Amino acid sequence: MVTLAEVAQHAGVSASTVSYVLSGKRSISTTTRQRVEQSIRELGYHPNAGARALASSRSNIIALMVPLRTDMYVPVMMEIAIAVATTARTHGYDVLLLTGEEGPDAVRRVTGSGLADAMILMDVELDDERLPLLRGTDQPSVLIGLPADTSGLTCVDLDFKATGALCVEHLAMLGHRDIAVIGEAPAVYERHTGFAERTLDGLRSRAQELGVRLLHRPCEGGYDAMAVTLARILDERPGTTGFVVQNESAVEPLLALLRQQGRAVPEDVSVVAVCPDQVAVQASVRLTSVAIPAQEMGRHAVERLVAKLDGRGTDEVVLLAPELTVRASTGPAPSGSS
Amino acid sequence: MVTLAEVAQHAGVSASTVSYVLSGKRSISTTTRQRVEQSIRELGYHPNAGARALASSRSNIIALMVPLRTDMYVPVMMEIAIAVATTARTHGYDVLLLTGEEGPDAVRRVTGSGLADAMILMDVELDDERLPLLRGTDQPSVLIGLPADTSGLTCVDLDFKATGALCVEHLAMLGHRDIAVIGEAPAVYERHTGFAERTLDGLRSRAQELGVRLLHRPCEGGYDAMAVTLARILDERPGTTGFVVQNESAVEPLLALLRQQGRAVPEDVSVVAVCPDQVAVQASVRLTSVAIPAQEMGRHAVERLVAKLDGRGTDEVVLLAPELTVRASTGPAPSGSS
DNA sequence: GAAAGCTGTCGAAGCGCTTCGACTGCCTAT
DNA sequence: ATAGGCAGTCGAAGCGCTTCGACAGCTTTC
Repeated sequence: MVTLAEVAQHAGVSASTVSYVLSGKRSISTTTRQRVEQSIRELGYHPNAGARALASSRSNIIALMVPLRTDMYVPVMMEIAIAVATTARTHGYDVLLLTGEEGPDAVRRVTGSGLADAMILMDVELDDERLPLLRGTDQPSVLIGLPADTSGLTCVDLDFKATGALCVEHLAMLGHRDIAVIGEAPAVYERHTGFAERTLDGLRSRAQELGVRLLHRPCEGGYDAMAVTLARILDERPGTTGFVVQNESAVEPLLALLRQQGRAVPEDVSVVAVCPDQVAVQASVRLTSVAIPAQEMGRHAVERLVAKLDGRGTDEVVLLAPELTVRASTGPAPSGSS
Repeated sequence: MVTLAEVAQHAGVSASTVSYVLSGKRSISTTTRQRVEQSIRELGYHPNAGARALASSRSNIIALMVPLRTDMYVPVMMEIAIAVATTARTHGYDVLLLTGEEGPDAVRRVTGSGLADAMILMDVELDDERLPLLRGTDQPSVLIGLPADTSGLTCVDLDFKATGALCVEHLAMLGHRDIAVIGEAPAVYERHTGFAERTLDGLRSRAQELGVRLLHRPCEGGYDAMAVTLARILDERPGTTGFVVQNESAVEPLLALLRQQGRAVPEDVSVVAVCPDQVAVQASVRLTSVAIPAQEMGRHAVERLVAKLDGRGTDEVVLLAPELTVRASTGPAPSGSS
């Protein structure tokens, strides 16, 4: 393994000079720089990460804590993770992948050992037990998600409340007066991850403002659960003509069931989904949807984090504005309904 | 930040003693050990990762290279990644997440800098450009996937050839004589990732042995592509009663289309899928399937890697035996067919 | 023409840990 | 009784890098 000292010797300069060439923290004459760079290339030198971390107390690593559960919104997670890794690289950072399994201990371990310079936490619960630790350390962090108390924290998330409002607005504008919301699985609400509640909040308050009736039903994914839920909804509110679906794995079942019952989309019934664009496009009916901007969230999180690491940047909450894309699953409410 | 020296002082022993308590590489009296452990706890000591890496030339980090593309078999990737991270932790390793973006350079960077002790590569192509680098270094690595030349490499993968054979066997046993294979998107075959070809190989040779007719058509995911592909298949082979689907995102469209055409599953047509169990269970018809054992692959890869790092373990190819689970999508071929 | 300020380079002191050799007692074998 | 062995501990030498202060040789300034 080639060391700094070897490069220095090869280039006929001192070790510190090579170091300064690498870091650019002091000015180096062009000729010296070129000679050093030449030697680095010839010898195939790569600075030793451990030594660097020890000497500079910077590991150039960002820790990313992803939820352990692989049962939900997996593509979103994956996309965020990839976006984080890619963006981090452009800023000279690598990404350490942590699972939620260790819980708060992972935070302690990583901050304590200097393994990473900063952390990104996904799947943050409203009252997450990792938050006190984050507040108690000077290590920068960014949350993807929104806890109940955001003081002293930096958060990036989709504005789910606005998302809910947007869905209702769209349907209301088309004349729908009875809207059903297919929510996430009950477990999601119980975990208090927040985003589901916030969506609901947005849906409800906008519905009230617009004088639209709203029925909310949580729903596990899959056909059987969706069949039960749909039956219940249509039983309680036979005049329902608009659906908002938050649970990705309920989208396709819903469409299939509506088809089976002879309800045409969008002629008889309109469906708005909250899901990644890819899902919306690949569905059996191209779905009008509010996209979950996974990539953007990942990118944003890293950029905020890097800003903090560079001493710029402050604590703040960034809520990305939702965008609704009209596709083929929504249309005017059938006349005579409601 | 608490250091080893501070712990040593607090416990009234030398730094090396604390180190030996931590590593267990020399015997320590019970009383001393307990005193040291007590101090560690009281001070909340965490060994500095950089210093450790520098002194021991071991980072206790495993690099995981995942494909950049987020368009395909994402849940499988994610599950593997999580399994890798979880298993690695049980062996005292952390996981560094690399995207394929940097390509071979990432391998150079990581091995050169001592950032990681070992690597796991996913999405390996038949003639992957990273392979020469891996062969040329003494850093252990494991591939998830199977390149053309496996000499000097350790690989873990599902036995896709046997998977193909298994699918055909199952359908043939039920009396199906005309089988169509819905393959992966053409791009997958062009990238030569191997698994698609191997499946096809298994399908074809077993079909020939069993005297079954096979029609293979690649297919992009989604409804439109699937509709075109299905129409073509039924045009060319109207007597087709068995389907093998390799492309996850074609599964649901296929089922929907069959339903639309009044072909009942499994009475008129049988469908076998190659996909994670979760997908098979959540589909509109519970699918007979060969599972892609993502977790097991991730776990296996880490365990092989750790064995290598410990000096045990050798290069070898581990092909996991496929398992077919019969669910509700396959049944006897309709009499009078073919 | 001396003081002051640059620019470019070097030497040396760590960063916090692991690990090797050495040492001290104490136990066992002869 | 004495040599040898072993368990338990310590001191010191690095691991490869960053960074601080120093300094030599310039140029600029009044």
